[in-house]
Amino acid sequence: MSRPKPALRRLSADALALIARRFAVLAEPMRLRLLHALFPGEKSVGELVTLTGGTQANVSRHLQTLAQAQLLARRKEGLQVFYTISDPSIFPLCELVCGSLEKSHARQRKLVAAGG
Amino acid sequence: MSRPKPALRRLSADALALIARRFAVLAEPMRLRLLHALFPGEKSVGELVTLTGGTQANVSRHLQTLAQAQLLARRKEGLQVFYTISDPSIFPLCELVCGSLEKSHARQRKLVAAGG
DNA sequence: GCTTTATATGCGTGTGTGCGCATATAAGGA
DNA sequence: TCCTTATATGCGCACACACGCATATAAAGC
Repeated sequence: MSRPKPALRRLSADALALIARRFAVLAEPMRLRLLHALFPGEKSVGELVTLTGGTQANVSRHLQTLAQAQLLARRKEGLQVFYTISDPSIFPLCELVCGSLEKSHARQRKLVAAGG
Repeated sequence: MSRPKPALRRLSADALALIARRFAVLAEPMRLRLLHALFPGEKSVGELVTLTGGTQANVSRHLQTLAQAQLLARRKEGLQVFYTISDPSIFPLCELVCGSLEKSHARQRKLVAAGG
């Protein structure tokens, strides 16, 4: 039996500001590309530079931002640093947003197809 | 190359940019306050101004941003405009982020308590 | 028509932040 | 020690955007 009311949290303005900051971390395309590249598993900075096509400096900075937000974990091994997704909530989060966007886009395509 | 985890989406850079934009919409404290105020149900702009304590102009602008992102629906009735959450994925999205943040903060509190 | 009420928008400013460039730090090899 | 490789960081610029203020639009009442 599913819940009749999905237990709405009461959130303070401060809590909402924290949530906003978390969303802001996810609001950059390059950071999402890095997270997406890390979906299959741990990668070094160099690998991520190759996979995303970004500059080394930029990739490094974004990785730091993601790690600071507790989304990534850092592991040093010799000359290389390996990053891995440390917050599994990223996966369902992406699923939710993707599903929602697919619906929105289906609506938009309908309007466009209708000549609106 | 077998894929043991077929649940992961393969996303283009364009798709990731769209997802980033969606997160950016959610990355503003005032917009989250508006969404939170709308959790119980439909409200007019004036009510939202009172509830959030923002200026009328600012609230109106943010509501427009949220509506443009397909997160809110608009209904006009006489002099008033009523907004309501039109994308139910907001609720589990908030749950995920809140849960994740609670874990992060528990970790941080631990470190602080340990004198780190 | 004019006035009042509810909502939306144009403009200017300040701030945050992403990016490129160059350079710094760290680790390993000769 | 010096050099190479892998990663991180300081600096400067440019762009996006949130906010406040004033004003514009829209609807209802007189």
